Amino acid sequence: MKDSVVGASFRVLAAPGPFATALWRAEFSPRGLRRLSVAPKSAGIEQGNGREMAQSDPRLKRLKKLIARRMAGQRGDLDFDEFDLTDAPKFHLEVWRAMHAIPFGEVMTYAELAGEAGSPLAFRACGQACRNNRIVLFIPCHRVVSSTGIGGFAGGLHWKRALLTLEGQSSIVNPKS
DNA sequence: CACAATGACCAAT
DNA sequence: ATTGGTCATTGTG
Repeated sequence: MKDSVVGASFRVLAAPGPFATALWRAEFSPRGLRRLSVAPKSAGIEQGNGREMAQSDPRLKRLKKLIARRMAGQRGDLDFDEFDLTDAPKFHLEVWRAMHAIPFGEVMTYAELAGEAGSPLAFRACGQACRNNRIVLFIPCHRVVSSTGIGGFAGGLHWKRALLTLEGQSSIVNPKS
């Protein structure tokens, strides 16, 4: 029952920049998207435990299409119930849900997000939950910034910068006056 | 179970 | 630049 999990690695056509050579990896269970990650071209992506899925799989094609839209600076979302987040700690789920609700092009601080998740004082634990995000891009952890600056990003800050730039938040990427 | 340790933090020195 | 505060999760005994 654990092994109707399938995954695939792929690229998406994008304008020159970090995403042009990025390698994506997605994993699906029958319940939905289990994981989505990006890595630079050269880096080996963790292979997951499931089998490889066909590149022609409808779920994958739809995902690629959405990603391509986002790489072009346009909107494109997945509903929260399209993710399979089972086996995640409860608090993480709360935070991820709140994070999912941050609109395209907007940002929120870790503290604010903690409040949205129902634990205003858990801003630090909130950072943990962000770090543990499994669905890059569609659970927009890049829209969560620190009160003093841009904050962090698991797997490389350059992704966060690039994503925020795509959404018109260059003022955060380049703190100017 | 009961701890101690660990953060993609924050606000006030 | 430093510090003390806060909190869920994870690791250790």
